Amino acid sequence: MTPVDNAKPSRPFDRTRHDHASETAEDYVEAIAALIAQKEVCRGADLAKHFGVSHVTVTKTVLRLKREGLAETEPYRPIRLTAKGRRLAKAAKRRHEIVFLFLKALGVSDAVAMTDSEGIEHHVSAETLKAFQQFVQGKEGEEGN
Amino acid sequence: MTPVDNAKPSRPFDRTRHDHASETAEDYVEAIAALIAQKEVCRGADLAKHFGVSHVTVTKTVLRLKREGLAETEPYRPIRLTAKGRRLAKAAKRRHEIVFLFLKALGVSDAVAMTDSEGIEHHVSAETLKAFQQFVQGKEGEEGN
DNA sequence: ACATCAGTTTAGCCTCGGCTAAAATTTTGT
DNA sequence: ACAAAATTTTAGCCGAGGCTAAACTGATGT
Repeated sequence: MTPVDNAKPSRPFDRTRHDHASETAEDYVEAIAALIAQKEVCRGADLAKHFGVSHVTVTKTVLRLKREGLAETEPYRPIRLTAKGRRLAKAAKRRHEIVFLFLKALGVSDAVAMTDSEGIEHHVSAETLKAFQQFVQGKEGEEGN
Repeated sequence: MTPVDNAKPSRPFDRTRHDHASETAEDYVEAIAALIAQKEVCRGADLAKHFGVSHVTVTKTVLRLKREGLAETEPYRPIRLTAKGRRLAKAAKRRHEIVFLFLKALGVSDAVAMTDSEGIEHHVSAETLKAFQQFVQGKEGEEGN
């Protein structure tokens, strides 16, 4: 059975396509949480630098996060996360880390593991994540790590 | 070193974000090639069914493929791929299959491997792909497969 | 205190991927 | 041959994520 073969409705794609919006949301809350953890406050400009994107784009995206109940902002004030946002950030960070460590355990270089885990994390189901995690733990036991 | 920590320009994101457009292109040429392989011709309606999307969306996307020199179409005729499109389709299929087999080798179920490989394939660098491939080949040797 | 500068928001534009409704073209059936 | 059915295209809409330019607010320096 090869992965591409059937011309039926093909459920997988619904997910792949639509979830784009939430991927960005996850990236943002994850980055916001990281910035708050490291510099107390998170400003739009920090996010712009972090994502390599204009501050304007950041403003718009953060507005969306706000609409979705993930972030709180008042004009010209730093960006904060709601409880919901913090929860999502924590989950995203965990997932991200597992994927990163998994790639490292597979023998992928640090830089590439960093890049690829960023892209991959959003497409990993619970089942696959568990498999990644088990693999990492297995590796830990072997070779005097 | 955790994956999210630096607030520097952070190159990874350039890729993650921008490449969206080409992900769709790859999915399309891959699907078009698969459909041609299996039913001689590929019609817009087939793609619509395959991606679970309206035929109109397909038309627009195929137009973009055409602009990018990946597909050829004349009005009311089946969709074909250019040499460039076929090359891309072949590469995408290969990558997709490696990711799929890799997930299977890791112990992920068939259905989930199918879904996740679809999402993951676009975010796997050459280095990671090679690591996946080696892992699959390693597994092949073990346990009487 | 006030001008300057850094940071933010607003306005307005773009592309991509998605949609529905309506028009056009093939294909098909009798 | 021609009406009906299937397919494809056109028109026009939306949201997400991207941009630049211009206006606004807040913090700084002297």
